[in-house]
Amino acid sequence: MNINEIAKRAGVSRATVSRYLNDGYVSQEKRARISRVIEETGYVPSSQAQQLRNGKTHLVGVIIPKINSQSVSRMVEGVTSKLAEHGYQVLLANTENDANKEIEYLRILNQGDRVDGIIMLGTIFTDAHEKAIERLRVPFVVLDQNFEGYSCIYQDDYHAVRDLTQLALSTARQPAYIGVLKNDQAVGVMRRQGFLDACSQAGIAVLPKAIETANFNSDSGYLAAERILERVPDVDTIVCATDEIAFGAIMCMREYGKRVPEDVQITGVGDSPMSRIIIPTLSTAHLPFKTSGIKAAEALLSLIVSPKKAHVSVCMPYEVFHRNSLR
Amino acid sequence: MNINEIAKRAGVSRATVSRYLNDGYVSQEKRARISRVIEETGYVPSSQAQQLRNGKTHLVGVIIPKINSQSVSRMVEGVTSKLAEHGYQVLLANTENDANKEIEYLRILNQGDRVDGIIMLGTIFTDAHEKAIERLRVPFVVLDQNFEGYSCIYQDDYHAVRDLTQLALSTARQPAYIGVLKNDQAVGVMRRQGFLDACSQAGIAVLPKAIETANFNSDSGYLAAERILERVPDVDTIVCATDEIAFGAIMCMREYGKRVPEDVQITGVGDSPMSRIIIPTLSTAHLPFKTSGIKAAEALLSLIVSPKKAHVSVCMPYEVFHRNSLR
DNA sequence: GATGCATGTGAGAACGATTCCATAGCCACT
DNA sequence: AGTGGCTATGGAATCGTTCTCACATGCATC
Repeated sequence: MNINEIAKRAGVSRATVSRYLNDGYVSQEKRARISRVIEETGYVPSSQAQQLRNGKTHLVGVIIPKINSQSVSRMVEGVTSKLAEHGYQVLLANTENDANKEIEYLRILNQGDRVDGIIMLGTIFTDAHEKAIERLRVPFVVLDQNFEGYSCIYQDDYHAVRDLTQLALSTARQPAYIGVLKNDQAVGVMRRQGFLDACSQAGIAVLPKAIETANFNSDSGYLAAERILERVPDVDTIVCATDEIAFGAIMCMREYGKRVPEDVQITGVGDSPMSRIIIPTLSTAHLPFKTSGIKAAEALLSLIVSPKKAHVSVCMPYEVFHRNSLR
Repeated sequence: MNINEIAKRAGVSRATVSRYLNDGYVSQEKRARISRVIEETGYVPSSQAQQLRNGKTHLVGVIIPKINSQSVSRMVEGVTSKLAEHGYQVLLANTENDANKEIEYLRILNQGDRVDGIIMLGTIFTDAHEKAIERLRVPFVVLDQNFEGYSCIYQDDYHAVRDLTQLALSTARQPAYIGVLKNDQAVGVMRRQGFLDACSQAGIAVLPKAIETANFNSDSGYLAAERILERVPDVDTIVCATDEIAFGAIMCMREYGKRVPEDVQITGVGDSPMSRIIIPTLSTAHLPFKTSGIKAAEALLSLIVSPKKAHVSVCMPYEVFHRNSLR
């Protein structure tokens, strides 16, 4: 069932049917005839043909490192909700934490105008990334990272961790930090810097052995905390780059008979649902993931409408929650 | 840059370029010429034109109730990974727990051959759903629910909860249950039935007031547990339909000075990461969400290849974990 | 030397829409 | 009467592919 068949059955030309479907002039009489035929046949225009003709897919590619994560899924949620409002849908590209796949997907999505725009929940940013991004023929927005020269919506990782650290240092003198790899600019570099600056402002020299690195899960956080206990036995505060890592650290303290927060204070980042449930409840920073997804979608939509527009760069607000894991 | 331009520059016909790109006969000489021109121009075929011509989008629509959930995101993860292996991508449709949007998206995805197939992570199944599904012109697989008459990959909700309940009842006599609404066949009906059957097998008559209903979150689980404590003060076991609900129940017991598991045993379902971290660690059933996503993708792919194929119906295995919330 | 087969090529017709253009009736001005 | 501006319509071009033909070569076969 195509537009020609509808036109034939309604006794009009294909152009008139198209005008009926879109905007143009169609007399009341033919309007009624066409409407009836479409009703009867259940005809729906082929979006493939429309895409070819109009050069628009109403699809947005979203590249994510992994989907099974509180922060990522909330951001995707925000993106889809805002895009849906404007009749756009999301083409999901899960890289499974593989930076090469990130570049691969940038290429695939760019190929043959599959999508009208791309949102990347980036992690690492290499030269290869830069090249792939430069080649893009569609608007592009980075979410959750601040990459100079591109439209970015990102969290205030630096200040969130700095505030948490300051809070902790008001009652402590021997802080340690569990972060993630530095190739992740937002989580790896900015959060760590927030910790370091808060320490130096408080006149505390941080021992290199008090800085540990973990992956994005609690098991890894547990092991990192264990290493810290070993090397810095009198540690009284462990600032963690994520809630998950902090959960692992709390478990470790429990295991080693350290009371939280009396002996060791612990903080996370992310305000995940579990942070209010675990004992002790976790002091952490709320980052507006869903809202930033919405903002990213808005930024992209505005670029799709007017591609010449200047880049935007938005640092989202945050909120620190002082809960029971801090004295 | 299109195939005509490439053909002109390489001094061959458009058909030859197309053959070069796909399979057919092309002489070594022209092959080299075309290859060089494509290299120079960075030409990539328009997937829109290809889609129109071939009637294939290599896209699969995935309808989900919400993305920000352990189980859903793991299933989506499985789906995307398997589909990616076969060169397919996922078009995400988030219904935000709105059954009308579910039907809406079934229609949208069905319109104009936007996708080659649909996977639905369903919840409710109404007549309107049935009608919308019957109208589908593409292969269709239901994930995480067992809907008679369609290809389904689902969890063994019934036996998982029955086993957990049996385990609990070996040391208890006053069980209660916190479930979810019955319009959700898998989580609402099957899990509840598993609980009830285990009780009746153990010769225990379950009080109606010992059955509560909650939403899919811990706050709601807390409130439901509170209501149970009020109405059944001597309750010694609370079986919960999900881990999240169980977390709320544990918090509630803590608040009311009931020891878990000494005074009240608690079980969940899902084996979420937090179930191993919370105190006490939660007895729960592991359901293979990611694997079932993979299976659903496989089933759909096989239907896409041969649509005449008979429906499949797969009940996934499960594993019960006896942890500290059970005596 | 006619026939068959494998290789190689290009013209042109789809696929199913949108849109430019030409045409034409009708009405209202000057 | 001539001009211009609306409404209304259909023909034909266009988007960028793929694929069916028709046709041409070279070589082996009967």
